[in-house]
Amino acid sequence: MEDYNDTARRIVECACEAFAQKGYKETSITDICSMAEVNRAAINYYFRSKENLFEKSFRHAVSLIQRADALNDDGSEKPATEQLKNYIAALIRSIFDEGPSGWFMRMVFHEIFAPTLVSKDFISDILSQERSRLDAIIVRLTGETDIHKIRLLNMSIMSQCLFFNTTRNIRKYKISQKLPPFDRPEFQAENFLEEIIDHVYEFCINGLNIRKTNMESGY
Amino acid sequence: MEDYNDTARRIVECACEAFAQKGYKETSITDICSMAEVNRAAINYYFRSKENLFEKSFRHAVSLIQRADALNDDGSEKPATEQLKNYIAALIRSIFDEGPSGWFMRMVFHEIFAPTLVSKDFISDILSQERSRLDAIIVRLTGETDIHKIRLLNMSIMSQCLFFNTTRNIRKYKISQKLPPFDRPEFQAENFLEEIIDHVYEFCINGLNIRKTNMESGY
DNA sequence: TTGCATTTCAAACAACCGTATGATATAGTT
DNA sequence: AACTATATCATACGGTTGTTTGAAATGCAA
Repeated sequence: MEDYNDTARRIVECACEAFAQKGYKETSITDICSMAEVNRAAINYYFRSKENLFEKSFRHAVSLIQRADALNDDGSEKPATEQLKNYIAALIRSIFDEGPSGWFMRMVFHEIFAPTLVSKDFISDILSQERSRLDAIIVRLTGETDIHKIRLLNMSIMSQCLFFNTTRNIRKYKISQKLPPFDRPEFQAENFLEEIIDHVYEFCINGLNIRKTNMESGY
Repeated sequence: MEDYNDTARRIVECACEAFAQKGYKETSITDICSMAEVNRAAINYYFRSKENLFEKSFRHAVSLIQRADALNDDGSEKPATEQLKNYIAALIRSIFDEGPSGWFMRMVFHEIFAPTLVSKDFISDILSQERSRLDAIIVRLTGETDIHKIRLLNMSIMSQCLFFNTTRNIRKYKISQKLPPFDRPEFQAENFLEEIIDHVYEFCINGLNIRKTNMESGY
């Protein structure tokens, strides 16, 4: 990104915004160029093709992720419960992040739901790395050894966080005023993210704990 | 559907399959027609437009849902725990249903993720009705009265079920061999659906129960 | 200023989209 | 057999897609 000139940089940033919002196929060169206020041919000049621009945008989006800090172990081993809370908080916040640092997350979901298979390996690595991080926390919390069960627990936690991505358009386009949980004034409040995070955390702790009890009692 | 001739019926069925798989925009008239082995003009002859065909297909998909039986109260008030188990089981099974009775579920998700806004009210009604059903079970289970909390709990349960739709393409295109929970032989087994259902049910019961305890202790 | 490399731009390309047309084939009735 | 309504078909339309081209504009060094 550093070796791009102003035009190329503007293209990549507009492309990120568009790809994050609409995905690869639904985003047209014309869209991006009118956003960036450049000629359509500029994309072929600076990037060879739309596909290549997509890959470059993807990599740019990765470089903007700010969650790494919150998720990385900082050496000091915090309690596992705190680690889980931090993990959930960071993941949910990144999903609600509509700015540049949220581009990557949204692009990944488009790739998962309508794969271009352009960055298959790329995404695969990121996701499995993400999963391992949560796996480690689960193991610390439950002492579970069966990798099969660990992954089921992982899925239960992850799914609750990622759900807010699935329902983004329901909020955005107001598809239904009746759907949970964004049709009440409480969720317009400033601390609605904290409320959500607290709830998911509690629900997961409970879900994990009794499993642990079951395990101890020979389940 | 009954008043359609063979050609029109074939078109609708192929359209359902395609729309369920790729969504509205990504599905082309040409795709559908080559599938149904009819001329492209046939769609304009039997249905006025692609949009109209989409709506007709949507309604056809609704008529094929088989989950209604499993989800509907059959008069006899079963234990709330059993109701929850049945609800989770029916929802997850319908998501894994790749046949005609799963068309609707998959079309709905495409609409949610990339709304055409064609059937906005239609979907809205279906979804909110679906939510109410789970809400009722939650209330029976927890005695919770705060509708705000009920919807958070609803979300935690629903998200775990719907997650399997989000990850469909990861399984399908094998985007990652490393992602949970389908990279191990256990999940290729015949009873893997039962395993998943049992797990989600247990996780949810635990998540709900302790909330209940908290409430009783004045939380 | 002259000369050259870089950057921008309008215009056009072939391929695809959803749609429309009018001729042809088919089926059923008189 | 002749007529008519229905159904199917190849073909073409206007619009949009990603991409390409070649000329115009710009920046910069000599």
